[in-house]
Amino acid sequence: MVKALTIGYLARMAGVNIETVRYYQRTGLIDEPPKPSSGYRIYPLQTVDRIKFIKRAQGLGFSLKEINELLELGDGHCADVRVKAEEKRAHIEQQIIELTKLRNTLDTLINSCQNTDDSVHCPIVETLAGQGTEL
Amino acid sequence: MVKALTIGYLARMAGVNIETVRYYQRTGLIDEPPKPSSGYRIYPLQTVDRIKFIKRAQGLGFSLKEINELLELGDGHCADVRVKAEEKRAHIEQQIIELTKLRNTLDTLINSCQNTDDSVHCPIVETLAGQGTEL
DNA sequence: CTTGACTCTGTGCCTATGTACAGGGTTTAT
DNA sequence: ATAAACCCTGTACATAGGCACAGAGTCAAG
Repeated sequence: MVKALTIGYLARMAGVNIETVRYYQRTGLIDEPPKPSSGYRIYPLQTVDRIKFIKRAQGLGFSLKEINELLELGDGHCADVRVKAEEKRAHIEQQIIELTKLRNTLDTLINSCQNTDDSVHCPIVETLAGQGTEL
Repeated sequence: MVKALTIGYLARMAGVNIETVRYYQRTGLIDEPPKPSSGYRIYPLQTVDRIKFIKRAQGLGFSLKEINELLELGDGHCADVRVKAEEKRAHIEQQIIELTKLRNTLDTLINSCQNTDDSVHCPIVETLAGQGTEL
């Protein structure tokens, strides 16, 4: 007999904790199948993919709220979907720009730290501690 | 008469909420001066700089926990501080790489969406809903 | 000396992301 | 048929990083 996809199998297939599945249900990220009058809930196989998608997007730095928006893109017409995707793209672009700035600042600090013999006065600490607004 | 640096002035000078100062005290990020038998606590001027340091480091993506470590290292060796900064840099670099991948994926989706007449079968929706691991 | 602004301690609340039970009911393997 | 393994609902706790507020004490300007 083929195993029914109960919450435990679902969680294992998706690589998450059961409680995570329940949490996603509570927050509306995934649907909770109706409960049979007696017995356990059975999940459609797509739910596995949906959870995997959520996890991948999370790994990319999206919050669950943002992921919910991404998932809701599926409800509208193609043009609307595209607009949302473009908004998301602009947001990501901005994140990249800010992180790049941050990385460059850190590079400067790290370099100044490497170019000193003085182990007592660390340039990183002094830059951060200083009055300047340069960061 | 010179104003004594009470918590309110401290907070204003450092540009943070009073409750933030109290929180930093609770978590040990800054020292809480002894309370006079009667009256208000008076803070040393250095505390202003310490809070500003914390805020700048936070802006660089350090957590308060990491900042605490940085502050404890501040008296120690430059090399240790540099290691922390390099770790943070590597992490940010990784984030940039992943976001860039995501941006490129979104670009592909947006393009495929523009090149279709079919408003019912949106390529973005189908990719997001799909079984693939390509995202 | 009164009044308003400030501080003190303590506690509760908030968002985001979950994890961890407790005390039941159900299913399945032996 | 019984025990292990699993599911159900509901609630509580955890972390980070604070904000809000109550009720009481204190300081300082007019």
